[in-house]
Amino acid sequence: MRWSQVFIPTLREDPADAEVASHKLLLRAGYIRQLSAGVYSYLYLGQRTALKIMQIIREEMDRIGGQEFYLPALHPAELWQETGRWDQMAATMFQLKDHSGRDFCLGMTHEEVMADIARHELRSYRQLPQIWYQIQVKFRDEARPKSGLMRLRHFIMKDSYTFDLDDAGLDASYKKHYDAYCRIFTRCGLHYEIVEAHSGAMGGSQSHEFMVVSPAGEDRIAICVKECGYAANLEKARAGLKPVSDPPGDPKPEVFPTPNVRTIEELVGFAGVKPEFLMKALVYVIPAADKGKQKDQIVLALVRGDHQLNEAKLGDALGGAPFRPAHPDEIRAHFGAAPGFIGPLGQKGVRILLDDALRGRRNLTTGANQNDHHVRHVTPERDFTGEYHDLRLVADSDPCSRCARPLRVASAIEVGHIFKLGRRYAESMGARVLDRDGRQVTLVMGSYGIGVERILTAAVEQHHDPEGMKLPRSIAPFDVVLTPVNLNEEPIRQAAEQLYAGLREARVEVLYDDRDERAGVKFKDADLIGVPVRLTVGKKAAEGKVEISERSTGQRADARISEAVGLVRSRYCG
RNA sequence: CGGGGCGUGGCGCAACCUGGUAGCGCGCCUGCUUUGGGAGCAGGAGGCUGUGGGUUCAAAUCCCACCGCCCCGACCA
Repeated sequence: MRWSQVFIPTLREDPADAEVASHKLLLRAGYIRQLSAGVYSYLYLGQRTALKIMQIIREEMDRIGGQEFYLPALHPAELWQETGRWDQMAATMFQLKDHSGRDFCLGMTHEEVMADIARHELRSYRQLPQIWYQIQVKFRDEARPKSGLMRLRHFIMKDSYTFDLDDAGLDASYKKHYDAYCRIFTRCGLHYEIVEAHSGAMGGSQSHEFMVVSPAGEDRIAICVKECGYAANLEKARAGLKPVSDPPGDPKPEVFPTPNVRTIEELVGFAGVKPEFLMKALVYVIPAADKGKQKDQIVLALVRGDHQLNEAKLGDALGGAPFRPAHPDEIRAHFGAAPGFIGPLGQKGVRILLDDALRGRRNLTTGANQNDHHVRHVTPERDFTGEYHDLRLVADSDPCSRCARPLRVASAIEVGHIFKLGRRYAESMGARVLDRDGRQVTLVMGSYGIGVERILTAAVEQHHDPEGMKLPRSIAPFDVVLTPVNLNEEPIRQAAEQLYAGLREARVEVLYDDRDERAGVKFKDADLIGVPVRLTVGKKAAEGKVEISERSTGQRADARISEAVGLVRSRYCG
């Protein structure tokens, strides 16, 4: 393409609304423009890279036997009501009515639609397994869209769904996706981590996320520095413990005054006790399902003073029941003391959960359920009882639960997520086939997502410098930018035109900067949009030479014009 | 949804506190010069100051309401 004829609206300055590097650069380089919060238009360059990313995904999905569908984005409410997600997802779903008042929504994902096709069409185990996928727009009414293409309300997702006869079949389908995802992200030039993921409200037995470590990411993961292989989403991550030796003896619990000492830090300063000898008490409420008949359930979660509670784990421990932090007045009503002075002693009708790190501990200090007082010499089991669960949020440099080396906690961008769904959707929607013995068997499903914009965002975050993007060739909008330094000089113009024709002939995707601009402007723009290779045609054109430079490394070398096309092809477009 | 910030030519900003009818840089258009890292000179186009209401002789500026965007938090298969 000739630059003078395509629309690449580059910006000299950072847009005021952009904070993270990828957002600034994608705007400045003319890839995208914002239409509304979390809604972006993809201009020429943005669409070119999006198409390349989608093509890589498509090739790898096809390679594992995936079949591409195109499904509606507009769904009738009944479909989502069948699985209960119409109400469950209402907060983040775009719901609307048609002219006659019938309810519809814009699809956030396509389990229901795919399962609907499956239940109508799949009859026999002989038709299994199936891998169906689509690459399509999804809608989520995110409470807070952010960071450019990081969290969108309107985004492109590759989502695939597998249908198998049994768990072994699901395992195989899952493995295929796992491997395909590795190939996809590698081909997109990403350095990524695969982490164990929390299944969350979706249920399901196993789940992995593909994460690109970046300070701009909004997820947090724990990775073992020793590469013993352990890596997990922080919601799910477990860690070992460094041993703590408690004071010996069996003194009785003793209440002592702690005026205005509410936080762990204050208590450490006031009582001179290290935080690992403290027990932090957090109060949660499980609201009663039937307000008239039942009372809200009060839950007391106890963790070590220097630990933090992981609410995802708490949710698991509570069996998936909805819960929320208690309000201060609820705490006062149930415990007779203000937040900051709460503890487990003498509580009735309160469900007590202890973090595993408190197992076998003794002589701990905690709240006395009396304002301005704490109590010391508290020993679990002897003084109170509760259920033990893993409730702790892993912190940076905690020992790896597998190899005891330190764990690193890092921010990351979730680019892919694979999920063993099991039978939930198939069951609620009645998707069954006949097995070998002629019996009705519920299908076993998996679901697997990739965020197309997230790949682009992550790639820019991972590959950029102050001058602009440095996209890997596989997803860059062009292979080569051809930059004549001054088109008014006839040898330069001739050489450039000759090279442009030669590159096109050789099927190299070339952007020919034929604009009537000064060299500096062209260089700046080329660096900004991140084309991996630049062919600069300057004064040496008269001697039959051009310069080849690499955006990612900055390396430059001269080449003979006659050989330049072949060189570029063999070295960069293989 | 809670907290904070911001809405002024295409972009980045100033003028607002202390009301008097809008300015700077970049970009854009024309011409001349220049030509390997965002050129110089000259001339020019472009803004009912987010919307609605109020106060005032007079509102970008003060007051009220609304809308939008960004950031932090909550939320997030």
